[in-house]
Amino acid sequence: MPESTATQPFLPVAEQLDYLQKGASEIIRVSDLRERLEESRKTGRPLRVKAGFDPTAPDLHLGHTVLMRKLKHFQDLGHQVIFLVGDFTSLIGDPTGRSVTRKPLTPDQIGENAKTYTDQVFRILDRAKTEVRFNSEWLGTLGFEGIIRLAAHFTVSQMLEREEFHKRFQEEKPISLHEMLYPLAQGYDSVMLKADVELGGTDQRFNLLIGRELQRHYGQPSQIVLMTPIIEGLDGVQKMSKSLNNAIGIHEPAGEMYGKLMSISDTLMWSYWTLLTDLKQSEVDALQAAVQSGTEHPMDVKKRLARTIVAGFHGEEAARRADENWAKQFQRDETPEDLEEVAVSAADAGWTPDTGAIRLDKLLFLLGLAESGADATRKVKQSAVRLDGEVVSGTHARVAVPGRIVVRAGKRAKAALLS
RNA sequence: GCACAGGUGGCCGAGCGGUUAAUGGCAGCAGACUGUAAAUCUGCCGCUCCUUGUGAGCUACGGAGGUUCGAAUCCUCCCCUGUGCACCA
Repeated sequence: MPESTATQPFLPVAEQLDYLQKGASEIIRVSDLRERLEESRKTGRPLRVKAGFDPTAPDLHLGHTVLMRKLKHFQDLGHQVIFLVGDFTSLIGDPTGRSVTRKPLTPDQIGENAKTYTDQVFRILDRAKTEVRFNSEWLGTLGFEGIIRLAAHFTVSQMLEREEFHKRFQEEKPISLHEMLYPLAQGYDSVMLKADVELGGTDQRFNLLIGRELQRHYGQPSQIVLMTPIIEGLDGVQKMSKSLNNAIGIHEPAGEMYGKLMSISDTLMWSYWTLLTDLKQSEVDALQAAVQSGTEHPMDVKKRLARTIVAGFHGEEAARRADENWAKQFQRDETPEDLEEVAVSAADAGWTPDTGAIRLDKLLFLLGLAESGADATRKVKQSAVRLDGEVVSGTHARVAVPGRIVVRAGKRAKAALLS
């Protein structure tokens, strides 16, 4: 990985470009980026590289890290990275990927989310070298007049070019006026930050391009747009998103993260290798070739992937243990060591001294292994529940209280500390 | 404002007075098969209770009332969405 510090000159442009293009799905335009890099190298001025994040959900997942990793690459090369928290724009709600209008968050929720965002993002970026900004800084004081001036730069048909709007318009679904303001706000961010480069997912194309146009209107050179691919979630079909319940959160425990990564399809694993690890593309290609020729087993390669990613967030030791536990639990059907232990009051699970029995539906629910009592009963009936490794058939079970019992429902297991 | 078409479970979408907790599909969960994969097949898929059953109760078809023995289904008012009209009307 190229290293550069403020005191060292920038790397040759060709090298920088090579590094930056890795894993980027599209750059508008590469020639502009080259020029800008050359200029930067000549004058010693680092490029201002911006990426915005909407604090709409409190937790970041691996999908977000694709973009952050690219941001980090710029940082590695000595450029100025700006982590922009879209606290103001969250009030609007980005219509990207939405067929329906997003409901706006309350300022409190946004503040809360923004805080956890900045905490999490520095697992990847270097805190000391990152400029963190909030767009309420300038959008909050823009005023109605400012908004009108901004909006005057664009026409309705330009806005309707955007696929989401176009589609909804065709389908006679509602498009709120304020949603059209979102791209303008994002573009204005670029103006205010004097961004040289803006990063975003490919789904951000429209918004990113609006920034280019707006900067031109304000007499600035248009920013270069670098788009990263959208990573698919665990289902391998839809984009990774918490609301689609197919995401891997970067705060998740090592074991959980490892297990989720192992559950992806073999096909999906290759894009994860490319987008979520620092392996060179050529190395990924070599791995893929090895699997195809039968030299490597896909499961082993996937294990390595899971271990690599988990190590990045939890360290080598945790990754090694996750690997072992996973093999125990799923390959050898044994009880893993690092079970999450949950203290449960036996009385809450219907335990009485005279029966000495607990109610499994209650227990499963209390442990979070079932969504509801009814769901728990279903799982028991389907013989999906085991206590200390023994499949149970009835909804009541005799247990020792106080005591520790390993409860497993389907793939998931937890240890209950009964008292 | 007026007219027309709509608002059904996480999503899409049937039903249009009773046997409807509500057909289908997607998503989800569990089992089989596997490499905990994927694909495929099978079952489940509102909540609570217990005597775990072709069991009981509760909640649900935008909201509030009403008609009826009985309403997602009929009536009234309200809210929301889309379309049309604002020269010809």
